Amino acid sequence: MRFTSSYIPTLRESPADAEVVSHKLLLRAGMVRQLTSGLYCYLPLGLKVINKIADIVRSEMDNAGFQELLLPMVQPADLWKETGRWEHYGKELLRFQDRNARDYCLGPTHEEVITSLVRGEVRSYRHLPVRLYQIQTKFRDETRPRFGLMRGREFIMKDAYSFDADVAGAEKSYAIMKDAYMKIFSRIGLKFRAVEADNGSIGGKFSHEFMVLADTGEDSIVVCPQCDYAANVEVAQNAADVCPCCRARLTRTKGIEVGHVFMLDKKYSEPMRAVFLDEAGSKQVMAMGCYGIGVSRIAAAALEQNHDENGCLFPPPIAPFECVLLNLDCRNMRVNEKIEELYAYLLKAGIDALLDDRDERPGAKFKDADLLGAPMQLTLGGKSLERGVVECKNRRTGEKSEIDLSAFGAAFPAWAAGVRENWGV
RNA sequence: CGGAGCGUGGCGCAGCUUGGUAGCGCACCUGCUUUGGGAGCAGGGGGUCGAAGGUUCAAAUCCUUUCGCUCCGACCA
Repeated sequence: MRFTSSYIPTLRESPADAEVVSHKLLLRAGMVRQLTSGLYCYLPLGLKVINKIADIVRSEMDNAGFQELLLPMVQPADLWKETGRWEHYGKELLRFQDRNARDYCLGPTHEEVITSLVRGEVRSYRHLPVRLYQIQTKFRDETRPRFGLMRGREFIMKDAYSFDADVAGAEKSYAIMKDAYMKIFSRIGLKFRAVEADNGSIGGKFSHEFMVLADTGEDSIVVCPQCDYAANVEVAQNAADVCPCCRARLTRTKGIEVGHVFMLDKKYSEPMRAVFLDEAGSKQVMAMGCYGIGVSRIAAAALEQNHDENGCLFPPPIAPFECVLLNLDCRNMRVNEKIEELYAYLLKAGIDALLDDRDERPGAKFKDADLLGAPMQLTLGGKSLERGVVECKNRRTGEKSEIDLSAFGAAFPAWAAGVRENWGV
């Protein structure tokens, strides 16, 4: 993309109503704008980040054998009455009526809808397991929306559901999904932990949360330094000090919940009569699991974990651009020509690059490039062109180097690989 | 829902205590000069101070009500 033909309204100062760093940076970098409390507009760059996250989630869901579908976000009250949640879910469920005075709600989650779909189609154990997911906007009328994208009322979520013939099958689905989650957060490039968690109002037998580690996280977790054990403090009060697995001393840290997997068993399938005939021809209730990822929250969590005083530090897989190309001398035709060559090279090499072709002073361009947080920065101006080099900066480490223009094609891939290596992706 | 704070050009803020019809920085427009870490000079446009009501000769400023936003708490798959 070219800066001059893009809608990237960067801000020099943070709006006063932004408190947390991810919110400030998302606003300043021109990625989101607040419409009202808990509701945000995703601007082109913010949407790019969201889409990159969603693409990674989607590819790992597909790899795990789940199929994408899309359910309505408006849901009839009748379904929620079947499970009793119409009465129990509370005010977070935004309810309203249509012109015929029938009750509906805006979907905060979709167990009822997916169960009603599947129970109408699946008759035999031969059709199980059924594993489905969607990526969609959810609405929860939070008591106190806050921290920008971290806790909005409307947010983008990936929700997956599995239906198996028995609990053993459901546990297998659960394990597959948990494994897919590990891959997703690794691919995105975040430091995270899977922790044992409380089931909350979704219910079910057991669950794990996926926590992005950040000092500003709302959740407290305990982690074992020696084994894989980690838990939300909500479920670890008794074992506050020692690991139940290896008896090592647990350490406490903060996390942001970006994913949650639940073993639901028959919590929804039983009251909603999601049944099938087993091999013996007798009626059985399906065993379910449900699995959520907060796609839009990941964008915020990534920044809570990765930023510095100059702006965003996006992991390469989800950065709005992998590379920003700074033309420091837009009125120098030779610089323009050369930088177009570099830009064309990057695009051909599959690098998502932003060419800053604005007729701005160098300082403004450096500031914006740092703010946007693309992991790689390439700078060309009259001075560097005369010396026959392009300057390269690793945004995260601040490390600067130069590549000979004559050997750019040969040297760039190695430098780019080094930058990605810094992120472990 | 309980507690606290805030609402003044696009953004950040001052003015309010001690009423006299609005100011600064950034951004924006024009011109000239500049051009390697948010340029300089000159000129210019834009707000009636969240809204409603009240007190007063006169309200951004005082009083009442109301709406909105933020933070702390409670709540949160």
